[in-house]
Amino acid sequence: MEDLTPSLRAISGCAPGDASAQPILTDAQREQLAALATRVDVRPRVIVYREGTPAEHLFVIGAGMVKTFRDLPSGKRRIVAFWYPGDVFGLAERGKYAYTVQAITATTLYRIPRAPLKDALLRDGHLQFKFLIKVTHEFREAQRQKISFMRRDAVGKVATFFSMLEQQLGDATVPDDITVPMSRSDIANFLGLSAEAVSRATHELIRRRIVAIPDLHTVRILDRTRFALLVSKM
Amino acid sequence: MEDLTPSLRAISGCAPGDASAQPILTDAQREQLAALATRVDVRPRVIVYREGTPAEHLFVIGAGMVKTFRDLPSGKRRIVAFWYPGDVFGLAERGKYAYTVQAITATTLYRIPRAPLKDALLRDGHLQFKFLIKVTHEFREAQRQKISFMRRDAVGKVATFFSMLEQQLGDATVPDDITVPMSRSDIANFLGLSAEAVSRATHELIRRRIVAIPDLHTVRILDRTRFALLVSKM
DNA sequence: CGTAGTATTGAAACGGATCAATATCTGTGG
DNA sequence: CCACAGATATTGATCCGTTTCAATACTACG
Repeated sequence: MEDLTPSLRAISGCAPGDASAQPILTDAQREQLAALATRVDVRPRVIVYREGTPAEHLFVIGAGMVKTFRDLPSGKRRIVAFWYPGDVFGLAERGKYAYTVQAITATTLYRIPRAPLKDALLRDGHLQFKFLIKVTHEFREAQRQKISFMRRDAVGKVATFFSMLEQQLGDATVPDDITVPMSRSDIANFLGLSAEAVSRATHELIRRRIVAIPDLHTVRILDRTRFALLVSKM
Repeated sequence: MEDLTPSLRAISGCAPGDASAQPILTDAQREQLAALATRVDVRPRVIVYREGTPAEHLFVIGAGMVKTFRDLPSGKRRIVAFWYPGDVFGLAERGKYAYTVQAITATTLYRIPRAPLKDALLRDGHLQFKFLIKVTHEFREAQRQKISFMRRDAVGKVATFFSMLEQQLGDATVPDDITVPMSRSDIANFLGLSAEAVSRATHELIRRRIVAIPDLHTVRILDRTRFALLVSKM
């Protein structure tokens, strides 16, 4: 079993300064999880699992990015979340996966079978507490997104989306350059806008000289003041 | 310390049939929590805590209903969630409460200080697991609402809202009668609509003979088939 | 029973959805 | 490395539904 250190490091996912949490796993905890986990590498666009399949595993992202979505009867697709390195996904609803998960980029996953994980969590209260903190964190993030993206204006939504990406992919190589791995239609399906509206909103940000788009998957922030203003003004 | 049985019974909050969870607390666990909790009764419109206040307690709802919200710089109010009997709220962000919580009806709360609770959870892995399940459940519900209310049509949103209320307040005295404790503007702030749009959408449901509104706080479903169709069609 | 807050109703305007056409990208094979 | 084809993204024009503003009706609480 390879070393899970880099991928499981962030499992508790707490913001710095959160007094109630120890940010990283102890060596012993990491070993415990490593003994249960299987590393899986997937290429872009590979389906990790489908909605309705028996939920046998929990997944931790080591590297890359996946999207969680559901296709509606109307044919529309709703993207519920994008998951980044350190995130945990695979939560079940009545024993089945609630959404379909698909890789966006090349992704490394650590797959942990649920039953042995549950035993380990019951055995080690401190390890379980890390998971409790992590799920709490993801819950808060879901609520935060719910209110952030309740705003109606497309330009504000798209700006907020870019801002969110910048925060979550904190490891920016170039400051002010945000990597946008997902497609425009993914963004649209996540924000509840049409693809055309995302395109026009992006164009509007460029027209106002707030951002530049060197290529489709990079957003460069030109005017951070007005960018932040746009994100907060709602 | 009074008996917390009725209020803590539902703490794991799992849907029936969820194989991964025991739905209720054991007697011993209930006693453990009861020893930590203080019962608090609040009248309608009382603020339980304000956003930004040090988060010292976790709350379990015994009876009644509260709302969780944040007021935006623009003066608009975003309601993030309504909480029902058995729900747990009071999650912290960097040691502070993330939202303001206010009672809608007369409400009974069980207030549990965080530090002793954490000790109890670390001591009893099974008790902690109940909380892990509960937070997981609330996380899933937040995600589900995110996609449910991403739809644009006001009529569908309002119908879905009523449907959600019916499910959560399952203890209907009269079948097909849904109690709607919150105000119309609360509904608007929750759904991301204007109060006028909620009013018009409700009127449209009445006009189509799908529901009747005997009084402002009661919705009677007249045509369950078309009601369900409206909720699912998105 | 009165009054302040809440809810409804009407008219106008804005903004995003939709449909249709064009442009651009991506990844595959030569 | 380049060319090609299918998918993805952009752009334009029109339509529809929600927002907004303003006025009126209703509730609920003291």
